[in-house]
Amino acid sequence: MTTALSNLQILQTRSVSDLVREEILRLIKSGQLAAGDKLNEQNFAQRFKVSRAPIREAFRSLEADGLVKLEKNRGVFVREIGEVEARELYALRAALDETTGRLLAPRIQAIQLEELRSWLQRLDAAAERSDMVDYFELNIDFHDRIVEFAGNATLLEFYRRIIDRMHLLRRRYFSVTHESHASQDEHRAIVEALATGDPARAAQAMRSHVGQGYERLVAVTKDSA
Amino acid sequence: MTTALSNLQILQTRSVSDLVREEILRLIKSGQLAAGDKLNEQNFAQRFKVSRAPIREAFRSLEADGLVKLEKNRGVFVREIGEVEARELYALRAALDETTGRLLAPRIQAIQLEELRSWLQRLDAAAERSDMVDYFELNIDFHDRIVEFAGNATLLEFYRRIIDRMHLLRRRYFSVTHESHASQDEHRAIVEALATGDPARAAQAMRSHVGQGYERLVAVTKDSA
DNA sequence: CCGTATTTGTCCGTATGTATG
DNA sequence: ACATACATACGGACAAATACG
Repeated sequence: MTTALSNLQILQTRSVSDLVREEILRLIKSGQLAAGDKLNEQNFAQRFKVSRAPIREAFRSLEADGLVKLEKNRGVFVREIGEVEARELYALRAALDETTGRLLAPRIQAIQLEELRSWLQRLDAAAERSDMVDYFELNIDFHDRIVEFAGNATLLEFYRRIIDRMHLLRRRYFSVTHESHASQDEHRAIVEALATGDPARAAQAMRSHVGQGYERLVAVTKDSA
Repeated sequence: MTTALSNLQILQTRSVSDLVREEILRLIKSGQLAAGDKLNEQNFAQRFKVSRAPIREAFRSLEADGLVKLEKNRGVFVREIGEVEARELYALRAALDETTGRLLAPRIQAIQLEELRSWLQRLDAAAERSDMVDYFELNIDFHDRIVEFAGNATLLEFYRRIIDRMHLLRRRYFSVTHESHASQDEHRAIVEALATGDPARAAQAMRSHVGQGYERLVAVTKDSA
């Protein structure tokens, strides 16, 4: 009953285009659609049992998000991110994370600090059992929550755009087990810095973590190249 | 001949949806479409002599850009930006401009500094003849060029998104003549800071200018309220 | 290089939901 | 509150461009 009603509500507020858009986004985030893949209109239309119009509208939306590329009369492709753009994305995320730290440190609530510490524990647990897929997702949620706490909805929106785009960088999870230790040290440093309430220190901890993350990325991609 | 060819090229690479999207974007930037205005599908279809499908696709693209809002079964409206979001946008732009200054200062070329100084002169000229519309446009170009010089295409893309959205804040130009002097002082400080090559100083000059701009905005909106 | 098959781009019609008298 | 008018959401068809044999 509640489910039926909430579904109805969803159907009332979310158009088919929106649902298609969200589903494709999910496919990209989960890696089922990888960079370079072609997205066939008829394919998706049949798959979702809808006409091509909403599919095309979803494509346009995803194009504006920078997740797919529309080539006129050729088709839609999941965007490929090269080394240059990867570096650019990290620089951008560093800027936003730095700002997040500066905004959040002076206003973070005790209950929010508690929650972040609980995320740290969950991340530790995932790292301990070497569940890198889980660690990956928890890591994203941890950072997303921090940006949420900063209390700037527009900042959060742009931050998420960047993260979404970074999914196209999908690095392989294997052989990064030991990295989670370094990553977790940085995570703890972030939470501690936030706890002090010092904007500069929190900003620095946030920026530094992004920088280290980039170093880890290039290390891995060099390995695989 | 060259024109005809390049037009043909444009028609080959740009779809009708793209052209519609760009035209609506222009209307928003020029203020002919203001925050809250409704965008009627048939209206635009007849106006551009096309069917409604490309119009709808353009709407979806603009929605992802955060310039219009789609309300299911109700229509498309130019987004309205309240005080809260205005503050958020400025905070975000400050973060990006700060990063721009930091990136650009160590790598700016002599010829680029020359160009920026020529922009300063043009801005002075517009201010002198109290042509605030011109000053407004030149100001946007000046800043856009700086971000371009920073050499991070993704940063530029996101910066432009923010600027586009800020057009919805369209403040009135009158009674801001005296402000252009303060604004120009800050512009000169930015160029000088960039010329020193000191990242921290350039970052500070850029951030400060955005902050001052925000102060000027709230001063005006308070006046008109 | 050409013809065919597939895919995209656009247009139009219809059903559904919304606003208004 | 009801009925009418209108706008939107979606489906389906046709034309044009591209890809492939």
